Amino acid sequence: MAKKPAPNPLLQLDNQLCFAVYSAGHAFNRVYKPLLERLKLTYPQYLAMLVLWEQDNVPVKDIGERLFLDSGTLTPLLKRLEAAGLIKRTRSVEDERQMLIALTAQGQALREKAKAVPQGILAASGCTVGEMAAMKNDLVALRDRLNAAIGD
Amino acid sequence: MAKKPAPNPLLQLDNQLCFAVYSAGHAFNRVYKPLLERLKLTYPQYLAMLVLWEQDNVPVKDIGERLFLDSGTLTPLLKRLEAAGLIKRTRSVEDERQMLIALTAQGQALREKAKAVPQGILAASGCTVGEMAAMKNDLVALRDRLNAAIGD
DNA sequence: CACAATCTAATTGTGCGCAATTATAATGAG
DNA sequence: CTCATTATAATTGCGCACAATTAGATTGTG
Repeated sequence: MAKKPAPNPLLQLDNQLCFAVYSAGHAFNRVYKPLLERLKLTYPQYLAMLVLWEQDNVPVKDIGERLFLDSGTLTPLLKRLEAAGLIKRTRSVEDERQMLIALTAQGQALREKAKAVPQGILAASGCTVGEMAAMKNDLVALRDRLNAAIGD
Repeated sequence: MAKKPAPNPLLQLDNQLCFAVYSAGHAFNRVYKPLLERLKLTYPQYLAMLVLWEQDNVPVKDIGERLFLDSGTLTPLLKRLEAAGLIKRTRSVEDERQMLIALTAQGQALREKAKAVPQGILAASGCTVGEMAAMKNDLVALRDRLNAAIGD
């Protein structure tokens, strides 16, 4: 006869902020997928392109710091973007440890197509721009506190 | 001479709610990792255990509906939990298509150890319980709207 | 200069996460 | 009852995500 454990509110799935973040992330991904299919990009690839559209010709490290991803994730991802003809990877002349990532003409041109994406997301989210901004700010503050807590 | 593209606020990484969710999810994962190492669980495995601690002896489908994951993700994950001795997978007698997942004594016992986890997260988040609950509710509402938007 | 310490990517191995397919079981219409 | 339809998991293949390691370049110190 297994004793029913005392319910612990903190251990309940639906009380956990982290699961809300986790599952909302997956939901976003599923909404993005059909929109990004037209660009032939996955969501992490789209993020890398967003970084490059803001600043071109940057080392892998900078992209990683911006996206909170390491080279183990970025190296193969960027190789796929290169294979798709969207970027060019060249080793820096000043510091040969660095691999510089630059957009090709095709990569720059893709930005025009990408402009349609955020609208689609906004519509699916059912939020106003203000609500989205508020949630974003809360989440960024949370993320920064969590990242700060790691090196304890 | 590459023309500098007009900055498009909606395409900027730091304006995107989705990236905030994505990066906050990764930050949570990094905070969870050392806490879950003591339980020898990954975060998705921990989620599956949370479901089972709430309701034992359920089909894979139910776990999937609860976590928004499919059998392609859950089957190997559950096999690893079985190999670790935390659960038992048995085919249902009433409906042989279903695989029923039940906790072992060891799996039930792990719940005691897991009770320490949420406190660690709460501390790292730097939020009050009320702030966490508010964000959670906003995110769950967003997630549900996103999921509802998929079948359009 | 020599040489240790540091920095940057790449590589390797494990575990998700999901689309597409397959296999088997249950259900329903005629 | 028969056969198509539906339901449930498992399997396969691809792309992240990250820890740990490796390789090579750079920097700092004596």
